[in-house]
Amino acid sequence: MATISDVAARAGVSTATVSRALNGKSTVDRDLAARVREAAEELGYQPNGPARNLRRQEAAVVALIISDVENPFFTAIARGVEDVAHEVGYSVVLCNSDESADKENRYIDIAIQERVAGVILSPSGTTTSVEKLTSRGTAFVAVDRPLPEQESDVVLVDTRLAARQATAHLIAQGYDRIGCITGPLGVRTADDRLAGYRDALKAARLRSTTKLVRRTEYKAAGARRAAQDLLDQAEPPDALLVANSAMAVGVLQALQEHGIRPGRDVGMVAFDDAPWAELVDPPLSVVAQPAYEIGTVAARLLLARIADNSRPATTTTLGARLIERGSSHRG
Amino acid sequence: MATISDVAARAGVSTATVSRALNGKSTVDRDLAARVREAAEELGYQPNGPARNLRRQEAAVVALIISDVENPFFTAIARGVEDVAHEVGYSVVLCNSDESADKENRYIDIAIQERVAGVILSPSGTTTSVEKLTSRGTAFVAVDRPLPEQESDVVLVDTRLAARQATAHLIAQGYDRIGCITGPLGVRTADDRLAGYRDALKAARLRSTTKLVRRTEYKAAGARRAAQDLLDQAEPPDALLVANSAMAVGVLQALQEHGIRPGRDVGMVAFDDAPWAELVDPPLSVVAQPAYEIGTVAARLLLARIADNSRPATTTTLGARLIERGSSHRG
DNA sequence: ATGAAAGCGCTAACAA
DNA sequence: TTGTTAGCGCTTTCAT
Repeated sequence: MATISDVAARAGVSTATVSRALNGKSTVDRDLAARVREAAEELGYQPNGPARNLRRQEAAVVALIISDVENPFFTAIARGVEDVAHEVGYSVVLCNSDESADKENRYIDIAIQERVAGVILSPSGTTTSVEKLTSRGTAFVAVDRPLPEQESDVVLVDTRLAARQATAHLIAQGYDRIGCITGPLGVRTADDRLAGYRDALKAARLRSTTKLVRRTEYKAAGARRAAQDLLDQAEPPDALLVANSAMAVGVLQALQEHGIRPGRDVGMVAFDDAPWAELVDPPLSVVAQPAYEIGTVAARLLLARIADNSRPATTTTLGARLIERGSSHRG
Repeated sequence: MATISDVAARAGVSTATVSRALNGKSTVDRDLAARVREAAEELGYQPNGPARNLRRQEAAVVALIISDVENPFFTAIARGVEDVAHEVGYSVVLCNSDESADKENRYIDIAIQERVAGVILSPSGTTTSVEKLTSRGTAFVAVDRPLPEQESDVVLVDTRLAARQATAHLIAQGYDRIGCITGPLGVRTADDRLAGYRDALKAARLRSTTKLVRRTEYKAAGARRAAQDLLDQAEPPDALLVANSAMAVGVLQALQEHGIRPGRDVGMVAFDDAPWAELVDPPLSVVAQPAYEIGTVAARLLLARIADNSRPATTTTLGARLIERGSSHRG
């Protein structure tokens, strides 16, 4: 494979000039630069990334470690990150931690080893492995969930408030035994959504009981079992707040099996506006999170931090939007 | 950041021994190896990837370039690839080409520059940039779509046959003005699904007319317009074959707007078994593709080719499964 | 079994 | 403006 020396030889210049020309340094003669580019073209020259990164001590790459590639919320974030990063010449590599602290840890190690310029991460719980990044001075931004005791830039959605509003909406529609199906204990979004749900019950002076709350993985299968479990109780809920769209699938399956019609029989609001939410019968009321924007904001913060890692940590909180559809109306 | 020399100094050995110990070479004394590992641990040593890759002339990374991160079909492939690659110590980086030949080309360049061990790609059309990979001897496997004139390993679904069977099923259910909404010209899966659709019409001696065929991006918005267009004709179709699940969303929206009920009014089968397919009313009949398996097979082929790039190119064709639900039955 | 030393390909001081 | 050269951190001969 052609190296910079081959290009230099062909263009009749030194390797330094080739490097300068190909990296667009202004200190190189126009004609010479053209000759270099031509030689590179002819040889099909592709710079050796590892050599460059070794020398530069950094790769123009940002790693985006998300907890579920199959969750549209996270892939939308990925698009936001990509769009911003590409604008300024950074590549994005996507890593799927699969809600596993192990895999997350592994990818963080890889990011460090490959000397990426920065990392954007949706932390899968109470992981401490992020310290490695900060202690090494790798630029880092958390999205969707804050880190327990870490001081870092973080981009969040005010998910507690959103959960409260969604629950209040259900109450306003006349439901009064509202249940909540949320994610695992310790996952901040799951805890916040539960807290917001309780805020709303309290504000409406409805009694909050653990009998109406279920926690499970952020997956369809777990949510389905949780919903079945709730519905099989002596006093089942008459409405449900569901913490993400994968779970919503499971809950809707359970309702179907029980012959229960959303809205009329059991009110329902779920987080995340999936493309299919309007297609089910009745259409699903949702809390739409600004996922793409989370990605763009996080990417911009990361770029700023790559430029200056001493800047103070910031927290950006974006709002969510309740979209009322049929599943939260009795009519 | 600690280097191999720091570890060597601390363990009181040479850098060569550290390298050997940390890479599990058997030629190193057990006690010494332990001492080295301890020293590395204490220093929080993380090997410098670029240096290693520069020296080795290859990174233990495979690049997976897919045409749409938001499409569950491709993310399922990604999981398959990951699971196999991780087993043997390779990392997977996911790149989103977004159905753009430009971005695809860019990611291929990056993969070459970073000297990844291999590339798995769902080619976005008639791109020639793949030649770069083969001419440089980078291991390469195509998934979902074959390359025009490239001889390479490829993992496909017999999508033409599947389209034919799906269409035949619609015919068997009594539909006789069947339309087809498929992807862009030149995208092989789009062409194949159209061809299979025509095969079935021909076999049933139904006349095939371009008035019932629409081509658009593999996205919801385009499919929605296409469906509206088809339905607004003087002689609208009484059934539709739809080429992927994103498109199915658009088509269902269009049907909703026209007040048309799937199944009873217009039969419908779509490719890809999305999680929500059973939740719409009536449930959506689909062609389920073995996406995860495509990923595992492709990864295994890639690993074999990394080990021996002179092996003959193979084509693996997997079958798809028609799942009949309410949307393709008049009842 | 271990160490010394070369060199992977590039960029950036420094010199000219 | 251009060239010379050192050196990034690692692996791997080659010697011992």
